Amino acid sequence: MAGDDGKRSVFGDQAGSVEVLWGGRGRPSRGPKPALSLERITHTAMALADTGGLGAVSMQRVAAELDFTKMSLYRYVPGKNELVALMIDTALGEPPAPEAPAGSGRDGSGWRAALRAWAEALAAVHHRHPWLLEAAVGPRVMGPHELGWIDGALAALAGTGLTGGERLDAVVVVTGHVRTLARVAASTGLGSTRAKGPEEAMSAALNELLAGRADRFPAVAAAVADSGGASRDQAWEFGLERILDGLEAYTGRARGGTS
Amino acid sequence: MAGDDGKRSVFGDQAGSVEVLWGGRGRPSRGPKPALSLERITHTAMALADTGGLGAVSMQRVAAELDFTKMSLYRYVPGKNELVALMIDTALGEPPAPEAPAGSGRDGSGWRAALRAWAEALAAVHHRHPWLLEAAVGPRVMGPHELGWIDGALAALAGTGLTGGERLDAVVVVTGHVRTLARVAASTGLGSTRAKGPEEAMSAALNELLAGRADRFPAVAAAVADSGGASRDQAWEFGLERILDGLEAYTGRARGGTS
DNA sequence: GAGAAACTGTATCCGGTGGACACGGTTCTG
DNA sequence: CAGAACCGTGTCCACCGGATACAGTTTCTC
Repeated sequence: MAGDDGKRSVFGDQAGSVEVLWGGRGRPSRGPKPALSLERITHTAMALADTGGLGAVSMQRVAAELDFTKMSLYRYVPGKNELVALMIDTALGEPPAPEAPAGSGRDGSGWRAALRAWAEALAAVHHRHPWLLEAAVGPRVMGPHELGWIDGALAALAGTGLTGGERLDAVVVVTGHVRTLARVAASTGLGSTRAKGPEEAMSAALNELLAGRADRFPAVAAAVADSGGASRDQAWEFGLERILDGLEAYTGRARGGTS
Repeated sequence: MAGDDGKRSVFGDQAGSVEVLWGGRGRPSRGPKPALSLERITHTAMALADTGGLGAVSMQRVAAELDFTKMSLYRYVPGKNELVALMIDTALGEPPAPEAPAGSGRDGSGWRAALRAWAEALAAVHHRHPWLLEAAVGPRVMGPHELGWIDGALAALAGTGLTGGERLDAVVVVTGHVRTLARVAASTGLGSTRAKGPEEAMSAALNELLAGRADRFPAVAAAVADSGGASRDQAWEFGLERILDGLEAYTGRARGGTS
């Protein structure tokens, strides 16, 4: 079914995305065989985005890369939004298999390692496809792969005593941290500092901004001075550890404080 | 070359943004008086973005709103990137005054309330200007107001035993959470569910996606079922509390473990 | 088999975007 | 008063996403 025939869906404008992401696309058997495929188009677009950012992805360029006309793509994809949605879900790929919880008996102590591994895998995906950040702004629908990732994170939290809503909220926080650090890493692509590490470049930018203005931003100046110059790539670890600490404290509190 | 005369800066392409954000714009005294101003242009663009999103901001529309030609704007702003940078910094506005730390003696227990108030103020700004999310993707430079906000958050953390780098990292985490929740709130603008609360709409979308597919995503299905339907607007509070808990645990650990 | 129906890829056209450039009018400085 | 500096504008361009109409190909039905 084409989706919105009669049954009004929650997804108003995004019906095309739902169709293309979740719909089983059965090829009709009347006309000539299609010379392209959703997969080819999506992968070509992803390759363009990987090298030149999401701005390098236009219907014209994707079509040119495939030696086709721009309009021919619209036989496969309803519009650019839908193509981007496909790119996102394809880039995410299959979620990592939940690691065998070695020491996760009944106490559920394995969730922390599992969630950390999950977050690192997601961060790796974002590192491989930096355009995921720009692509995933604004209203959009989740694809099967994305929902699979969410499922993986929630499964890791199954052993904890958290309620369903709390598990969802926890996943939101961790996902947010992954995206935040991806954003920090992407924000350091400034001019000449392109090749350095993310946090080093950021501190360089801060230093240049603070030059002669340290009195206006004393706390920033103090923090930068105290950080000893290059604070390596610590933000990812620090933030993730703090979040996991907070979750662990909460689970322990909920478990032990029920009396 | 305009701008980088000799002294190469860390900000390669973004020299125009640095100039327009930080440069004291002294008006030359040779030609006729300018009929427009940076402020007028920026505020007009912000009004457009507030009502129609960042996509509604184009040079033509801004100029039309001011009854001017598109190209006249380029006398004030080097390009659209710079205009957006101005919009961001103007939208942020003056950072909130650090609240008087009532009970913050030497132990530095007031930082938690201060940081929480700071985060809520930042979230309020994002709520007022949802386009801040889309606007702040990709490489960009911080404006004075933005740096002021960072300074405020770092000042709140001054009492803790955290090192400078750790303070910076903590601010990154909290800022990321603010942005994450703003993103969740913005992602719920889907079709017919526009008027409902953010988390409610998201669970509606999840339910529609899970229809008949609960076996493929068991953990998601379980969490949604357990969340009792409408889990209100809990993600913000839950995540923020977990992050603050994690920070508090860390400071306590660092303070108590120094002996 | 013949024709109709469905499908594919393409050519053309449109409104909109950010921006380069040259130009005439205005204003201040020497 | 002359020239330089500056302002606003008109014109032009490449590119963007997308609608529409059309010719060629395949397959189903009579």
